[in-house]
Amino acid sequence: MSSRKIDVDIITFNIAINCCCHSNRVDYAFSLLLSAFKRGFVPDVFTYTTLIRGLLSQHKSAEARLFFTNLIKLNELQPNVVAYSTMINGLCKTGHTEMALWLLRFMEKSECKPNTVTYTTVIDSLCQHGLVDDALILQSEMMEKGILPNVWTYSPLIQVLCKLNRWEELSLLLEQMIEDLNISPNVYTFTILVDAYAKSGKLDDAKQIIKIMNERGEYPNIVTYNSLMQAYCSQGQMDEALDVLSTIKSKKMMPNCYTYNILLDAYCRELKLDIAMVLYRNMECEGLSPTVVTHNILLHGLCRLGKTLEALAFFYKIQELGHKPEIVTYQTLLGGLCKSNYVDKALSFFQTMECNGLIPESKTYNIIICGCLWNKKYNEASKLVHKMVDCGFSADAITTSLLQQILTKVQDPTLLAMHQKCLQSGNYEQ
DNA sequence: CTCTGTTACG
Repeated sequence: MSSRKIDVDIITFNIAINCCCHSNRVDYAFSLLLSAFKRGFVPDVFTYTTLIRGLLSQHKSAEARLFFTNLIKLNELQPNVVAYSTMINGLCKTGHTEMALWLLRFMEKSECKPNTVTYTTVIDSLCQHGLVDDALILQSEMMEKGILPNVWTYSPLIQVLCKLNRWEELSLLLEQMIEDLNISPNVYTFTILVDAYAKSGKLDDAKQIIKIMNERGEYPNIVTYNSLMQAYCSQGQMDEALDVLSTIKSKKMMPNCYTYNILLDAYCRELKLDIAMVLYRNMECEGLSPTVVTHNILLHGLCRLGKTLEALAFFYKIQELGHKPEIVTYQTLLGGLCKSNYVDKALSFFQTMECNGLIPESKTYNIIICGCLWNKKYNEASKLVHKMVDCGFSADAITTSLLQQILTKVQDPTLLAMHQKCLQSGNYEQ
């Protein structure tokens, strides 16, 4: 555009910067910011908000925070509600809900009041972190301030109430949304309900929601159908699950990796690995590449059948095909190896995690320690606990009953101290 | 021109 002497302005730059950020090239975005400066344009609140979002989507949250605060200090940025909401969302997504809440409270006292989006963002984060009651309080607070919740605000609240089986409160909330505020549930809201019912074994309720969706023209999408499929699968109704797959195809929708992973996992749980493998090969024909989750499901399937060594061979085969294992992959195989009494293999396999750039989690240690104890390898178990401590894990990172078992055979002051600390913190049945 | 939500594995 510049070489053709077409006039550009800061908005042109903002659009291009936004483009770079959405293509995960914040570096290019910042180059464009420099060119804008060089050409005498003054970046505005849109420019900076976009760049902050770009940094956040690239997991550069510390940089985003610094950028945001410095711009304000230097008087380059007078944030509006969108700029604040963007920053608040970034804080939430990086686990800094406290800071997000602080910024929300700061806004409430300032000239720039939070809006529905701002509150929804924080409510969602509180729900995700299990702070449902705080989220519900925040939702009533916003209403008292005259900020009306919308269909987005209700989604996380509905989801978390379902997850906690707080069905009474769910129906009250749905009533408030639909009857009092006249907000119609949309595909997202309905899908959350289908999924919740699927996971709670309420197949009939899940089916009922699909019926309502079709009646109201909020047609189920691939995510909704995947959840419905999950509902059938968890009831062992595999023929009906396959009917859902046919429905998806008849509606000219494309099954995705989730669709196949749900089916594969269900067949693996029924120990029908042959069917799972047929579906696995079928994925490629549909233009779908299996993900690490697909492979984890199959590996777990092999382990369930006691075909642990085949699982190990499959692990190496998929690695040769260029698929990187994840922590779950290791945990699946470690669990399998331990259960098949290949604890020595498990121990050496455990050592290879770091070569793959994976840092064991507390759960990883608990699996292998459990395996050691199962095979009466108390000294190995004790060594692993020490390794955990060296890696900075605290006493509550290990299951108390495992510690107790080790202590019956190994005298170790460090372990004893940990055990007592666990008992005090009251997480015995963790 | 900038902000919020749904599904799979240990």
